[in-house]
Amino acid sequence: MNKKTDKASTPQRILDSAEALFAESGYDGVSLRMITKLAGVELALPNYHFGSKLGLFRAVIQRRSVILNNERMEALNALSDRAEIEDLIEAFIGPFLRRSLFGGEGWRDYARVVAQIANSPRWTSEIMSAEFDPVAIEFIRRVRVRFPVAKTEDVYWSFHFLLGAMTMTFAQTGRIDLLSGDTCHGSDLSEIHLRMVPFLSAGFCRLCKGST
Amino acid sequence: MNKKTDKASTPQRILDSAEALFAESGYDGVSLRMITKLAGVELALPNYHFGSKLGLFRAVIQRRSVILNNERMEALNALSDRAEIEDLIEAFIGPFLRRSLFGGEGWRDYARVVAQIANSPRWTSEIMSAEFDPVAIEFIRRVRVRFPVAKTEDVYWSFHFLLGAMTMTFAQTGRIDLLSGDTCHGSDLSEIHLRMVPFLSAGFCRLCKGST
DNA sequence: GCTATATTTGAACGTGCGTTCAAATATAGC
DNA sequence: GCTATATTTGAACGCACGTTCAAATATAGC
Repeated sequence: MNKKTDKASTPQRILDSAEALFAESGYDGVSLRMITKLAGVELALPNYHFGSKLGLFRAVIQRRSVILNNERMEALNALSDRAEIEDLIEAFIGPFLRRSLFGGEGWRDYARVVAQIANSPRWTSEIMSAEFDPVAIEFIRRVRVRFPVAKTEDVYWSFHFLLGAMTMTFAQTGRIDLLSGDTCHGSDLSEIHLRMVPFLSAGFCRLCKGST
Repeated sequence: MNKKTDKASTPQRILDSAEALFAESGYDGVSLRMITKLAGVELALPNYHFGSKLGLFRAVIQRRSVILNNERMEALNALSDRAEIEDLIEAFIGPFLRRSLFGGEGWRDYARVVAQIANSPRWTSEIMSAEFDPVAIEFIRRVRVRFPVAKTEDVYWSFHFLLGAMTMTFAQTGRIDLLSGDTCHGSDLSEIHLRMVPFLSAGFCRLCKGST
């Protein structure tokens, strides 16, 4: 479809540039002029392909949320009902972890956009819940299979803590690098994986094992 | 100092309005015209009192970070060196928890601003590290007293997970209310306190107790 | 190769942005 | 009560914003 020398179609180039800029400065911190200049396309094209700036923002989110949700669902479905909490958490955060740390700049920027909208009341229902709640509900259902006596609220709150820890970590803000004087590195996959799954698993166990 | 019928001085009113609007839409999503209209003051006054829009933003953060840091430091200093991890976590998150959920709209809005800047690479070093790292370092020091054999990286990463869970939770985005179908409530202090301290404590224990 | 559709171009629209400034007014020290 | 300083006013600056549109160009179906 593309001309032979083009690396990507116009909509793709716009999405890539928008993603990179939204990751750095958020929805309102980026203009269509910045995006089109970075993408090397005319100013009017985002509105032609995505309807509006908001439509472009939504398209940036959805492009990868579809991939992410599929991978998470597959990973959850691959587990038996007897799966340990470590496996469930791994199935939920693993795909995002690997993508955001190994999937190139696009996925890293995507994780930064997700972290920003996940922490803003403005985008919570409109984007976060709409895009990510179905898989979250399935994850929670599986946790309740693993911990049948857990109180409903304990499971939801555990998931919420997981969500906060995960989104901030994958956003790679540089905070831990600064705070630790470069002892820890927010871009090191094994550093994170080795610690996030045990940390969160322990939290789920403490809260959901049934000690009222 | 104020005229008798005035509820607050001009700088205070500007800070309050800015805080409320920044909480909803972030730094770039708010204009000085919106802020001054809400505050009922002239457009030029934020620049007179705070130098620039960025200066106002910084002032919004610092006004309450000073209070927060003092309360956290006092709570940490009130603990003996034998304090359990639950006590250390309580000392760190307790002041913010009570303020953001019981301190009125101002503190709730402040928690939302903090969540947004804590999850954006743009503000990490400039604001987050500058404002909050000193107390974080003291907290981490105390955790290492409690877990002398813990690896340095494990303590930093545990703190990072705590940070992500805490900032998102206190921001009260409404996500958990939506996801749980109003079973859980992001504005319920006891709901949160009862669960966040045990969840995070279990994570710290698992990671920092020394099982290499 | 012609035609119908899809895409790109380049310019313009009205609006709102952060900041600045001189003039007007209020406040505090003596 | 006068004077020096602090604060407020109201208007303007140049610039960038998201969106729109008719014209130009490229693409695909037959």
